[in-house]
Amino acid sequence: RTRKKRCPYSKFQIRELEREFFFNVYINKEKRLQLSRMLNLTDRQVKIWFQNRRMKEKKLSRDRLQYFSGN
Amino acid sequence: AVMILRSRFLDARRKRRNFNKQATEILNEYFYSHLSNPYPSEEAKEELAKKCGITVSQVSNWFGNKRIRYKKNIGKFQEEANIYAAKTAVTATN
DNA sequence: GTCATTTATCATGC
DNA sequence: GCATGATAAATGAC
Repeated sequence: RTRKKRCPYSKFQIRELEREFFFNVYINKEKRLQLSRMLNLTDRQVKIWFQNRRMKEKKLSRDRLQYFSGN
Repeated sequence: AVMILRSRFLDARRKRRNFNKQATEILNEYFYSHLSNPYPSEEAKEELAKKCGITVSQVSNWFGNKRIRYKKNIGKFQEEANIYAAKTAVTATN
């Protein structure tokens, strides 16, 4: 299969995704479908976004730890 | 207020600073001496990070960028590849 | 699900 | 003006 071209999400899409991420890091199926329709994204894209967002949060935690303690 | 500080912290990480010449030298040496499989293990990344004075994430970023940009335009890196190939050849004979 | 990647894009250095 | 490092979508291994 051909790889889908990466398309950056809009500010509005990011805001709504971040808002939901704040309430629950793991989104359930119902909210995912609802959110994907509202943002004009596929449910797969929303699922992937939450996965990447969790990885980002983990990396931020590592960076903060390193920043304040120094490895 | 907290969010503003948080966002500033996030943006600060994106402010780019070039690595020093010595670090780039070490990274390129490893890359061109493992050109058939330029994927350092986690242990190798930690060792490179320590030698270069950077984080393992930065090592991963460097190899990620290097692999794709080398693949996209091998010709542009040919001269650089020859330099490090000769360098590793010398160290191998010594 | 995590996580190391690929790839395009972003932001900066010079 | 591109080179370079970091981040954001997207894939695949496990």
